[in-house]
Amino acid sequence: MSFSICVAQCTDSLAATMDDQARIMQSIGGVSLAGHSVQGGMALPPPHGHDGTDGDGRKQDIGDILHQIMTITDQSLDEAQAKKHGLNCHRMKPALFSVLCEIKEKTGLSIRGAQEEDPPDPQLMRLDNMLLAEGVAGPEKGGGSAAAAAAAAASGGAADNSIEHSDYRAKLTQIRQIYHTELEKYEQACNEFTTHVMNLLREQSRTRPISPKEIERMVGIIHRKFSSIQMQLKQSTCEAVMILRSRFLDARRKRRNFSKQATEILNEYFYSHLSNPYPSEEAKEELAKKCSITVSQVSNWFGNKRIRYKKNIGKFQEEANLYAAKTAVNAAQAAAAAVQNSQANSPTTPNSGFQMKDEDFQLDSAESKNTLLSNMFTGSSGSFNLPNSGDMFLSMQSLNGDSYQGAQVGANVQSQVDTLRHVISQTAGYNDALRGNTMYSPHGLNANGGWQDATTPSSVISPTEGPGSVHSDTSN
DNA sequence: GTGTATGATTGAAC
DNA sequence: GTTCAATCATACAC
Repeated sequence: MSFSICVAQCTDSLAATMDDQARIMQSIGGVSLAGHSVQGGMALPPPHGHDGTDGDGRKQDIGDILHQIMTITDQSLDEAQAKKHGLNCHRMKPALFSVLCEIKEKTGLSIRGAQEEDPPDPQLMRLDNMLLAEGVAGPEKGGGSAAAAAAAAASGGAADNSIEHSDYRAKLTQIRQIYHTELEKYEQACNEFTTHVMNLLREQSRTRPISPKEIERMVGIIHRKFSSIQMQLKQSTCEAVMILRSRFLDARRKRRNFSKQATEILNEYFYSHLSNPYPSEEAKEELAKKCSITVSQVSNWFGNKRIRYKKNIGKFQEEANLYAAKTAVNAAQAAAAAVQNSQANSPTTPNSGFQMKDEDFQLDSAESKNTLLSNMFTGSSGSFNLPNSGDMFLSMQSLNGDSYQGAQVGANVQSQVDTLRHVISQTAGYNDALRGNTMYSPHGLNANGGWQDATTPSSVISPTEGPGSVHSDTSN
C-alpha cells in the first residue's frame, strides 16, 4: 500500500473516528472533542485556522497534520524536534494514532497472520525428543545411562564396561552441562533483547503508531529468532551425543583376547567334546562363569572354533593332542586317586582291574610300555573306564588305524588304549615313540563337513564319582 | 610394518 | 532362536 493511499484512507477513517468520538462525547454529556477542549487529560491547542466544527474543516485539519508528518523528515533536526512536540500535543493526535494503529493492524495481520499460527516445528520436536531420551534435556536421570547400559550389555565385557559406562556418562553429563549453560545464556539474551525492544517500541509509540499487539508480535518474532538459534544449539548437542554414542558403541569392536586360563578352559571343553562340540546353555553358562566372559562370548568362541577347526584340522592337530594329553593326564590322575582310595578302603582288592599306579610304568623302554599296555587292555578281562575323559575318545583314531564308526564300546576301549598310550608317552617322556601318529582326527565330522549327530551321548564319568559311574552327557 | 591369531559382526539357512 | 560361513577389525608376535 502506498503512503498516499494510506494517508487518504487515514484521513477518511480519522474523520469518521472524529465523528464517532464527538458523538460519544456528546452522548455522555462531555465536552465536545471538536470544541477545543480537554481530552485524555491533555489540553490540546486550537487548530490553526480552523474551528473544527464541520467535516470539511476536520478533513483539512487532518490533512494538515499528515502533511506535517510526511515532511518532518525533510526538515532539520531542531525543526523536526519542535514540530514533533507540536504534533504530540496536537488535539487530534490520539485519534490519529489509533486510526494509524488500526490500519497497520489490518495490513500487518493480513501479511503475518498465517505465520503466527505455525504448528510446532517437527524437526525441533524430534530434537527435543532425542535430547530427552538421551537424558540431556529434561530431568537428569536414566535416559543416557540407559543407552550406555544397553551399549554396555551389547559389548558383553565385564569389568571394562563399567569403566566405559562411567566414561560415557561423564561425557554425557559434560554435554548436558554445556547444553544447559548455553541454553540459559540464550534465554537470558532473549529476555534482555525482548525487554530492550519492548522498551524501545514503547518509547517509539509516542512518536509513531505502535499498538500493543504489534509489540506482542515483535516479541513473538524475537522469540522465534532465538528459537531458531536454540534449534541450532539442540542440533549441535544431538550431534555431539550421537558422536559420543557411536564412539562408545564402536568400542564393542575393540576386542581383547581372552585370558590364557579362559582359552584353556574353552579348549579343554572343545577337545574333550570334539565329537559334538556344542555346549548346552547350562554348559555355556558354566564355561562363561569359569572364564569370566559372557555366554554370547562363549557361543562366539565355539562358533569360531568349530569353523576354524573344521577348516584346518591339520593345524589344530598339535593343539588337539596337547589337550587330549592334558585331559587324559587329569583323568589318569583322578583314576589313580580313585583306585588308591578304593585300595585303601579294601586292601584285598584283586589285581584284575586296572590300577593306574606309577610303579606300573616304571619301565625302561617304550616298547615294553606299549607291550604292557597292550596286555593290560587287549588281554585283560577287566573293564576300564577312564574318568573325566568326556567324549574325547569318540573323536580319537586308534593307533592301528581303526576308526570310530559307530561301534561305540569297541571304539571306546580302543580309544582308551590310545589315550593311555599317549598319556604314558607324555608323562614318561615317550613322546617320540608316538610322534607322528595321528592322535586326533575329526571323527565327529561327517561327510558333509558337519559334526556327527549327537544322538549317541558319550560317557562322562565324574572324577569325583570315580570309575563305573557313567553319565550321559545331555548337553550334547 | 607385516603376517597371523582371534574375538566380533553380519547375513543366510535352518 | 542357533549355527555356519564370510568377513572385519584388532591384538600380538616377529
